[in-house]
Amino acid sequence: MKDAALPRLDASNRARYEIRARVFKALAHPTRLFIVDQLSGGELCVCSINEMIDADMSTISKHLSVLRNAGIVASDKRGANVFYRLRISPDGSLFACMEEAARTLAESIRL
Amino acid sequence: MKDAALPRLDASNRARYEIRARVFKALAHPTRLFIVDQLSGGELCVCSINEMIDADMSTISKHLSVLRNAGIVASDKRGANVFYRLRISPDGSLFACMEEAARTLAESIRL
DNA sequence: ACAGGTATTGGCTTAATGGCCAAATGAAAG
DNA sequence: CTTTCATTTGGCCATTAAGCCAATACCTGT
Repeated sequence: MKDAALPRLDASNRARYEIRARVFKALAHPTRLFIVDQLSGGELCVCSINEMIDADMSTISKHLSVLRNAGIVASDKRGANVFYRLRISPDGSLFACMEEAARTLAESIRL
Repeated sequence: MKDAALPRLDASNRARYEIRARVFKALAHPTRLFIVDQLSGGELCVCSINEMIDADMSTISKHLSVLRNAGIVASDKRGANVFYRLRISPDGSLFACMEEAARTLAESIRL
């Protein structure tokens, strides 16, 4: 055998990485991380989220739609209001780990 | 007490979320996720990484610099080559969890 | 000092993102 | 059924990101 057949980023695995990247991308914004953080305490109505953040409601709505498209939150309309909740268990290891990861990395930057 | 003093995304905690967001942003690209994945097997020279990915070396160099600025990888030059490695333990819970998180979320999208 | 290969940086173009405003949708109350 | 309140969508502009090419920097051996 001549060479060790290096792993390659080609068509066969590119799709896999693109899907993962989409999740990270959805979380790659301070406002969206804040929203996710608040939702970890339980579902919230858009109007409540709106009160927490100093931005146009349309902006917030778009952030929520990014999170929804990434599969991170789900929404359901009850009466005139729309409520959002995490689709992943905030107490489970999943999200805690991502937060932990982000926090640890953030600390390590300050060298 | 009139209102429950909703948590707010203001100057006092915005910086915290911005730093976290930077980490997620650095991972929010398929090529960079691939690189991180390869580095989890041990350090690699830029030239090796370059062989794995069909893109200009300057492009890869910029991806590496994004990862470095986010504190995810570190580089050191030995001889004519530059070697990159993860600054976080790939076997530890940290990165495994982030990968696990991304994978689980990715699966949950396919409903 | 020069020639070789290796890696980073600057410049440029194109595409994607974030934000606000204004218009549209949808439920519910009058 | 019209008004109103809550949310989403479309349009537009400014900012940032990705990619390639060319140019520069950095080693190493001659």
